[in-house]
Amino acid sequence: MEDKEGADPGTEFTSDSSWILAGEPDSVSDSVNYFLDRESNILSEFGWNLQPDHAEEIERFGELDRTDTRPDLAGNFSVSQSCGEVAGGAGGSGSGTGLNPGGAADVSTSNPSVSSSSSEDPPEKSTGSGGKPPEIPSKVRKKGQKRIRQPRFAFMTKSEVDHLEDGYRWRKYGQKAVKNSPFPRSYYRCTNSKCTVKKRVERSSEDPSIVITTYEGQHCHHSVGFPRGGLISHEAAFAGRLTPAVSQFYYPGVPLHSELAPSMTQSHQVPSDVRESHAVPEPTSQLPTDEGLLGDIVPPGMRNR
DNA sequence: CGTGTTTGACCAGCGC
DNA sequence: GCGCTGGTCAAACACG
Repeated sequence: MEDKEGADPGTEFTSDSSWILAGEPDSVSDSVNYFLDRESNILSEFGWNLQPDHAEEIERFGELDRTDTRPDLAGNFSVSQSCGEVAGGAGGSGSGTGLNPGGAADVSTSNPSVSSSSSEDPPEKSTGSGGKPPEIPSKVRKKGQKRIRQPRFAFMTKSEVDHLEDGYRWRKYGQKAVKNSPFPRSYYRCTNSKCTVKKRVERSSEDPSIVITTYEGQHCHHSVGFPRGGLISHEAAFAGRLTPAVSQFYYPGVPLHSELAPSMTQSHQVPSDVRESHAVPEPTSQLPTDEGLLGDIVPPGMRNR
């Protein structure tokens, strides 16, 4: 990992990843268009039904990856599985209403074999932590089986708030210190028992005001609204909050302004083994200053405690 | 009491 | 093979 310095080791995308950038490195605008275009597809794939407008508003999301080492998944990380048919159906068509937007949250899919880390596979782990005799150590992945990555994407948000509300309820299940970063990374999981969507939240070490949120998996249910707030329309939630907040595509694991940026402008290919595509127009330089936006947007009651 | 957070430990993957 | 790091679990705890 040493070699991955600038990049966050944790995020696997880093090291060798290359970003699929839209057009030329120089022409950001092209890239943007490309993204918008591509985004729709991407988002669609993730089950998001973004309206064009929204798509534009949202400056960009990066499709992180579709990694998975499993052949079956590889070609199609379709949406689905985790929540079963639900997602599947939804995925394609968008879940009907609009589940998608709901959140930015929803993203992707879950892996067929995984229904949350827990159901991923039967366990074999001797015992999870601590030696408890778990009957089903969910954390265990079959040996020999690589960790399956679900499609995911991340976006950067300039905000004081780490955990952005997106219409879904999340439960934090872990936090880890990030190498080369003074800020810890938090791991969240959708509270819906059938939903395997996870999300990672961390702050850019270079610019603390920027929050990097990575979604993994796809919701198979509608947004539930906020914990103590009422329901929020998906669009509202999405457009209202995320829009302003979301500013850039981001390459997971890569410090926003890091040295990697340049490279991304150069490589637009994705190594065959790297199934992640990161769209990144440019690092944070153009982030709208929406600091405080979230604060205004997110009603107190809706925030995480 | 239910729900969510904190935190230490464990495991897998990956690079050297 | 070893060591490092990310990712996850789950008990304990906190809060409404």
